[in-house]
Amino acid sequence: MKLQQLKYLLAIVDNGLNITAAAERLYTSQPGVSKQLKLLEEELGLQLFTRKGKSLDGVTPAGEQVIERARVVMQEVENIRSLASDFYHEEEGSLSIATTHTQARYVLPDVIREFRERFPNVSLNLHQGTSEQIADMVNANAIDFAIATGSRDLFSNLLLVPSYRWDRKIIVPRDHPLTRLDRKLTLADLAEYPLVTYVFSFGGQSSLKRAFADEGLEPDVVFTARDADVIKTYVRMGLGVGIVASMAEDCADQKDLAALDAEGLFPRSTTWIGYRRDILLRRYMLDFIQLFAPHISAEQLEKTRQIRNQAEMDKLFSGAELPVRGGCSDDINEAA
Amino acid sequence: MKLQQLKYLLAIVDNGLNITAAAERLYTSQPGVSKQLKLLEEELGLQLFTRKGKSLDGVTPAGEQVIERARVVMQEVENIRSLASDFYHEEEGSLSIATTHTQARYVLPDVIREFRERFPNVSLNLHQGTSEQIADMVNANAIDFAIATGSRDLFSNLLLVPSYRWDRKIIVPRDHPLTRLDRKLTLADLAEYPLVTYVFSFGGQSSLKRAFADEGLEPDVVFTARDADVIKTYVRMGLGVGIVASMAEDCADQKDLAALDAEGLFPRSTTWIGYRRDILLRRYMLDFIQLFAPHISAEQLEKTRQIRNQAEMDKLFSGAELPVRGGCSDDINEAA
DNA sequence: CTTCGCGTATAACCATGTGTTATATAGGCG
DNA sequence: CGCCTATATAACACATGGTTATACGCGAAG
Repeated sequence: MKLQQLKYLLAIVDNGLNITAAAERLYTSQPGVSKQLKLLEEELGLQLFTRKGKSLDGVTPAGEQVIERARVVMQEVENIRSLASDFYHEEEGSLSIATTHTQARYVLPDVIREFRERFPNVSLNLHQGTSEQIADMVNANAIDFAIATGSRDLFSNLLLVPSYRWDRKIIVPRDHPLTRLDRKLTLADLAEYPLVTYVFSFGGQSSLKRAFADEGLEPDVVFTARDADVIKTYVRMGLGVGIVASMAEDCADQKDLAALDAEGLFPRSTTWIGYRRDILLRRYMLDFIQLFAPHISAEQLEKTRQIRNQAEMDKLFSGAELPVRGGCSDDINEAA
Repeated sequence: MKLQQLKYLLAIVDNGLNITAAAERLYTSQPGVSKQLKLLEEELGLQLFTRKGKSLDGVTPAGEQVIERARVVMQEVENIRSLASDFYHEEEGSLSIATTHTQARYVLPDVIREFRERFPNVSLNLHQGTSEQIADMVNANAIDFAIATGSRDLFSNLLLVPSYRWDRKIIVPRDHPLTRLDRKLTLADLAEYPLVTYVFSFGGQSSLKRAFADEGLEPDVVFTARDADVIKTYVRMGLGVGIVASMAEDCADQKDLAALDAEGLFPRSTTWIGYRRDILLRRYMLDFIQLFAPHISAEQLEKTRQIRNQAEMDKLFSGAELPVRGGCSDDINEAA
């Protein structure tokens, strides 16, 4: 058995059981791949694939098992290479991150600016997508880090590091009646106006809708968008009252919009950063995590490296109170 | 990177950093091993070992990490081979078991007889030793199954399948005064006589001594042995009253010895069968477990295969009441 | 049924790599 | 300083993996 053979095997599987396609992807010839697959099957003494004529048609039960373990092998080999680079070229490598709009637009810019300063030779890849798309990228092992909010079950195969918590903010035009309210805002107040908010996707189905329902209110959601920028645009147009993540409050908005505190009206959300449990965290990856979640102590960070399941992770951070991230006024930059 | 190189690396480590010895163990030449190690170090771009002149002197921190992961790789490769055999030669292979005297002498014979009948082509290796020796063999990856009682902490890196529970039996000469007792035996009764029992090793320090102490009694232990046969010998000689595991009661003993029930006098012990969490359980291994612990259902057995940590294991068997194994009268064979 | 196209297996050949033997070399030790 | 042990180096033999060219099997289309 050779690592090459396992690599070829996985390439075949990942290319729809098409040996020719796998060979192309591997920058080698089709007969070479065919030959190695044959040798592997001969050595193991079993068929890994079912055939239809000469073409591969499916994976045998035995094949499933072998493939599963071959992935572990290749991952560990990758980890060996990775840690070797980490010892020799501590500041070089690549980091792929998949995240949602809110993170990419409002939270990550500062983190990434600092990260790039500290690690100019780490090539960064940032992918924006929905929770589902992020989950897909994770499962395809195409990214190193996923950053998202809620929906833990969608990412059950990741180790999640809780990073910060946040509330909602209510965005209205500066002259809106709600800005003249002389008491704390209530859900009932909001229910009086047409609302503009996120597509109900993350955090289970609409924790927002649930919050209204719990008080016997029926919100009038006139528009839903994927991101806060779109929401603000429609709020500016007077279409309704915007409900966005507190991080999305931008100081530059203050000239025509007002952001009202909605703390307590809706359940607090937790944003986490996650990674596959079988990858090796390189030095700069740990540093990225700490930049993203600065409340994590050096010891916690070091321990994180050894953790292999979510229960341990939760235990590690169970004591710590997560920071609550706001928007413009209590911006993390100003606090620092 | 080649599997061969990782194999050589581990062989070097496992042969005290002696390349020549590693080469001999691998049935190959010393220059070949040297060369591959060099190639591996060059590819990874780091020193895996510290050198004193030309000889290897120690492992670098980077080396430690690489070695650790190389072991995972080789184990998974072994598992692939193993499952391939399992599909093709379901009834062939080898099974190494390490266990204590009591198991080897009184419990395993029946199990092994049946196992050999069912799998005549599986070569069996049985090693007897103390808990510590068994733990060593486990850690050296020299055995497949460990069977022992208590001392879970000594085997924390194994997955333990609880198998059965047992009480103690009191062994006395047939004409001993205790045989004429017309009530249930008490610890106070035992404390009246000199005692012969096991070396206090397993199950924490002397659950036996503790049981007496809890009732304010001081037992007079005149002799301790490693196994029940020795104990019986001294009981026959009239040296004292024997306390042994209930499994050690042998019907053949009845002509000159009497076995008195000690249920309730001492805490019940649990015997388990354990294996490293990273090995692949072959079909015949599962069957062995079931022969040893027949109360395990087929579904439980199948689930066992997927389990990777002790918490899951304990959960799987939390509902089931373990059988209590006796000696001669309620022998498992007669019950069956 | 025939033909075409796609994909895989086989064959012959070549380049690279791995292991072998022989030998040089470095350190430890008395 | 010389012997012993262990590793590195060199030169060579041969096994292995990859390449190109080509044959073959199946399904789709006519």
